[in-house]
Amino acid sequence: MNAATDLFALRGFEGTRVDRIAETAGVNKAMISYHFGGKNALYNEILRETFADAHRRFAEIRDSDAAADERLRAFIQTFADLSIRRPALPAMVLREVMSGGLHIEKDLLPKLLAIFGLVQDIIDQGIAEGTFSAVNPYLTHISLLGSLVFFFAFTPIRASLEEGRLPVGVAEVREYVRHLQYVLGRGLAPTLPSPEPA
Amino acid sequence: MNAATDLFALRGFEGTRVDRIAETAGVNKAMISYHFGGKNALYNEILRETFADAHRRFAEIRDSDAAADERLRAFIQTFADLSIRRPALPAMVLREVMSGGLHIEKDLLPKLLAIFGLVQDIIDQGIAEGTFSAVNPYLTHISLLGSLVFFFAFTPIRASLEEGRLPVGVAEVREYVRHLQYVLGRGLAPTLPSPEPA
DNA sequence: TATTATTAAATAAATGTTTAGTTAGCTCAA
DNA sequence: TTGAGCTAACTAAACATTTATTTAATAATA
Repeated sequence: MNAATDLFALRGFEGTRVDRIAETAGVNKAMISYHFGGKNALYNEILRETFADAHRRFAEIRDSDAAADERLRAFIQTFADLSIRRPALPAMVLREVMSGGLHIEKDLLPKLLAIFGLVQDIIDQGIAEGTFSAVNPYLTHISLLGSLVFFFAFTPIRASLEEGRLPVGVAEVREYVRHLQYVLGRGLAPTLPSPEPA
Repeated sequence: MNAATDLFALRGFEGTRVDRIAETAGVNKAMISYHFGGKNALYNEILRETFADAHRRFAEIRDSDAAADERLRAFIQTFADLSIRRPALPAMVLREVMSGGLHIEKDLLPKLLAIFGLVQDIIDQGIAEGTFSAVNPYLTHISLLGSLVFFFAFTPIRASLEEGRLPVGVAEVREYVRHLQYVLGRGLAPTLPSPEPA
């Protein structure tokens, strides 16, 4: 599963050959059909395991009673934590989103969308509380997710292009989390005169 | 080329069958080898044409002598304009970036990176001018590009999942451009006390 | 007529899965 | 303790598809 995750993230579902997964993992390729039930089942098994982990962590944020800005900061931090633990995840999710959930089994799609909906809920809450200016929740959510996903999908590539592959670079992630929290915190802060130009 | 662009964007290079491209375009599949020289050549021909267009538009921003915040706004607007003209482009570029330029011909990669470097240059300029607070240029560039690319890669999918596929929705793009310019403009604005928490 | 465009069929290479056979480890009766 | 019987894990080869490209023949065009 580790080998497959890296390859799926880097080259996509169709771009990843079962032979290569087996070779990378150091097993016979028939074992993939034997143990998982095939390439597709392996792919979904990876997503399933990952989503379960993510769902648990994000549920804590959803259920907390913190203020919106605090929850937004927690969301960014949690997303980063999850991505450090599974560096290939953002790329896999991103590819899946881009293809409209082409390879994903039906029961997994709602879980993905639930995670995606969390940001919008937080923004809604923030606007209601007066913590955030009256930005568009959907657009804000797209911006933040895009930034996060792109960072984690791109950084491993950059690292591998430059030198020996270090996973993601914990220090760099920490800096990025702080950066996002900083820029977004200021960008969303409410203003007295007029929220967002009509 | 139009048919191929849409399919490549949605399903990736390996996930797109030549038969399907031909079928979508309403031509015999042998024509793709005959006219372009094969699937790979077609893929790169699309990128080449697109990059030429993008390169021209971004060069104008690079060569202008406007202030950094104005150039940043222009970058966002130009990226959006290009994406409206070729809605499938962001997804294609994103996939290419994620795979580390797997299918892209060598001479095209520098052009892509040049476009990507523009944002960093603008941030550098803004910090030097005092227009922006002392954020990390690379991280800012990743954030902005991620937001933009994700929006344009995701919105067509969302539209097609919801109802009859409208290309991207010009009004929604306009709103998103304004949103990004607003949030980023405030997020990057300089502060007197301390720029970014050390 | 000569060049270009198009097509259907053929081709060769690849790819995911299945199959038949082997190995290793375990259980339990003798 | 031993060894036959059983099961799960594993392997190499075979298999049936799929896929991009080429070919040979035909049509269109200039």
